[in-house]
Amino acid sequence: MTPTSDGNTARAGQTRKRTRIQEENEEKILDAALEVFSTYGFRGATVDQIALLAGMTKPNLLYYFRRKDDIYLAVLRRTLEMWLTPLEALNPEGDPAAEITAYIDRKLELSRDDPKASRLFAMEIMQGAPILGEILSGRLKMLVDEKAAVIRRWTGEGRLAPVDPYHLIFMVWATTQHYADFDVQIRAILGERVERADHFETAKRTLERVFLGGIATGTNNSS
Amino acid sequence: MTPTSDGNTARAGQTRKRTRIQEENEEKILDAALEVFSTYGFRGATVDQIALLAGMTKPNLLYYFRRKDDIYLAVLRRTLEMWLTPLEALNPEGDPAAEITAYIDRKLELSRDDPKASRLFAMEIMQGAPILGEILSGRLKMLVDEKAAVIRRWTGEGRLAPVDPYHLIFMVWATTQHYADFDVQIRAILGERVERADHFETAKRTLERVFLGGIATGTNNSS
DNA sequence: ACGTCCCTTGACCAATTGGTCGAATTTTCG
DNA sequence: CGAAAATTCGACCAATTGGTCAAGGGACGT
Repeated sequence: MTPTSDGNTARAGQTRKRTRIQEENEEKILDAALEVFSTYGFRGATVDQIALLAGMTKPNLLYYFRRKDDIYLAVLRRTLEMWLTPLEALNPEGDPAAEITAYIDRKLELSRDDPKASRLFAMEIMQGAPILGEILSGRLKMLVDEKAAVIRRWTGEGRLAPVDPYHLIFMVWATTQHYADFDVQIRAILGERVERADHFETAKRTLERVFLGGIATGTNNSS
Repeated sequence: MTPTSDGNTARAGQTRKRTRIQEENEEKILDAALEVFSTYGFRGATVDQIALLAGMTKPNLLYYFRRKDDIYLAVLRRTLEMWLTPLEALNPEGDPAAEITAYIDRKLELSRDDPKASRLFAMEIMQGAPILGEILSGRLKMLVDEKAAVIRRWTGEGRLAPVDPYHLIFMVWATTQHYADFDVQIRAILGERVERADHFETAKRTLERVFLGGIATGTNNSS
């Protein structure tokens, strides 16, 4: 994993104009790469497999991304912003319970709508985060510190039950991403129920209820 | 991934006596294999790497496990029972809140004491559970169905807030296993705090509080 | 229609992979 | 001890891997 971080896609004739074909093919490649990397991780994925799924030959793929590392990096980059957004959107001025509910909802929707992104990060982190490591202890840590401070203020003001803000955030990550990362297991256990329209709603309602019951102060949400 | 499921370890002279050396080496191999498979998954792991970590040559390793599949299978098998135990131990006759608390504690301790096992299953499931698939929809599903019925009874009797039992179990899995699977991320964010003695206690307390607050009926656990 | 750049690919390469084999070494046990 | 069995490992193999290269085919503005 060499730090081949040149500007964009490491194609041959460096900063040309971006052709139509280039645009199309890079997208096809990144889609295929997301699929493969999110299933097998960096080491388990093969360039041939990605090329096949992208509908092109391996040398052709390597014309757009010269090394396996470059593809991986590009996919991670493309997915990163989307992944950080939900927590960034947590509003310090809002109502605690409503903000946390909204955060759970956003994360859960992301797990439903883009499970591959979730799995991609999961694989990267489980393999020791060789690429994302710096971002985790840099940008992500700063973001979490900031939002944890907000939550701590809320609990300090008595607007939230006294829970450790970091572990609360971890719990939200864990529970929401679980639906993407362990989809296969959930399907095995719930069977065809997963296909039913209310499956997602049930998951959401359960998460909201447990979290809100666990952190709300004063009134006890029953019913 | 051929179904080479012969009795035990697929060694050459089939059902001999199990030598001392055999016992020792198989253990060394399985330990090394757990380390490697749990980090890179089946496809990302290499036999050479496992052999190196086990302190022997590749042909020597392959004398004990003839194929990569056999090693993988043996590791999964060795880890499976331990992994199912906590849920099996959930006592239908016990006090709902106490039983669920105890379940959370057991799972969390397992994540702390054997994070590699957690990661091994996570990798297997994320790669589509090619091996464990049948167990997930067979034995695991039966176990979960059974315990979900217990929880449903509890909520029906008003001894637990009305939450979907399956998703409640998923939440416990997600939150507890998160500490093993995403250890690297947690370390990046919490920094040296992870090393402090009270880290585990804080995690446990937070989980218990949120879950119990979320599912307890009647009294509202604060402080 | 033409020249220029872009795109595509078959053939190829060195390294790595999972796995075999036979010869040598060590362990076991009567 | 001594022989049979168990273990170890260097050498080897075919397949797969990430990656290169040169030559041909296509797109596009003029």
